[in-house]
Amino acid sequence: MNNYLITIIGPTAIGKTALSIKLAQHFGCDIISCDSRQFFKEMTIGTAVPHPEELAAAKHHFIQNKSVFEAYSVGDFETDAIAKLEELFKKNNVQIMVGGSGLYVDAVLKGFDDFPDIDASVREEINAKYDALGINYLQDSLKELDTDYYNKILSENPQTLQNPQRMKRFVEVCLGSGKPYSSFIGQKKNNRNFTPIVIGLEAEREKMYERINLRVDLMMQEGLLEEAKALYPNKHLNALQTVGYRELFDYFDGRATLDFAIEEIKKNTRRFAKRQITWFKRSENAMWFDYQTDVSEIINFVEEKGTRYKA
RNA sequence: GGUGCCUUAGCUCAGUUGGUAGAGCAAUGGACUGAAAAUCCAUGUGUCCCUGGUUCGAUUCCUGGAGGCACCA
Repeated sequence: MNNYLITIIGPTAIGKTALSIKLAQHFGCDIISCDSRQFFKEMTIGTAVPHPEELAAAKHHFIQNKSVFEAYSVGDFETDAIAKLEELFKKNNVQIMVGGSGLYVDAVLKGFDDFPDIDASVREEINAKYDALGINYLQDSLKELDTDYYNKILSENPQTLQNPQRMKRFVEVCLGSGKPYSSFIGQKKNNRNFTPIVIGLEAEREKMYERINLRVDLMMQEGLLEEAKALYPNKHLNALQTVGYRELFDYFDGRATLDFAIEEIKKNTRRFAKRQITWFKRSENAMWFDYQTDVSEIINFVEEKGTRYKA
């Protein structure tokens, strides 16, 4: 029996949650959340976690199951999500994954290579040197530790050489493992025991922005300010480098008025949505639907596609 | 009603001693295998308010008009 993972992708505030619940009810299955911020139990309003009624309407996984104080990476998520899917597919050969975090979607659908665990002290040292020496330190290090990969980046994606976050990761792996970063790439074979059926939701840009602006206003009404205030003492945490919180932290710091902060949240959410679209656009085999498409049409698509694979 | 100033990119404005123009922000496109709601890269043609005149040539100077702002009545 073939397993199918209905995967719903699309920019923020487009209606993925609502669609996933309708589909889960129709197929009688669970929902795997693939949202890098909805993992955290301390964040509710600003991450647009499904409401209690929505959570009651279908069994969700990976929603607010972690704390912002825990370290949780894409790699961890890949492992956890695959284990959970194994379990769920025993009950039903159709399951649903929904989320706006492209990297995390890819981790589940495509799988990442295995990297060794790197001691946190390695990253700390790299951070210190980067702060002192700048991007040149990272570029020089990579060039020395993994010349092949450095040259590959130089010819294919030179902009990455300017990206401290990515460069830190490359150097970290090299230093921490004693082997070039590129030696870990392309090692693993992706043998998933399910077939993805990828459904993208889209809307006209103007409509999308309208929905985003509305949602931000709604979040403020629901008490985002208070939620952010409670997290303010921990604003340095990785999980809190998040649209909707950072801008309010600036307000608490006295570096912005509240009105300005709210406008910034809207703007940064729009930019985030743009980045999501850029990422998802390249998804192979994704079927795109207008956000207002009737669920029955999407169900038909899924069932037709499932039958085809069975044959 | 009078006088003065203003009208240039979606917004705020700069500029062209007359040779059709450029900043910031916004916006747009892209990259991205363990920080990813993160991080990084790239992108500026617009009736220079309208009309007539001077000129080889006007967004720039001059005439008239429209709109805005300020002050005086």
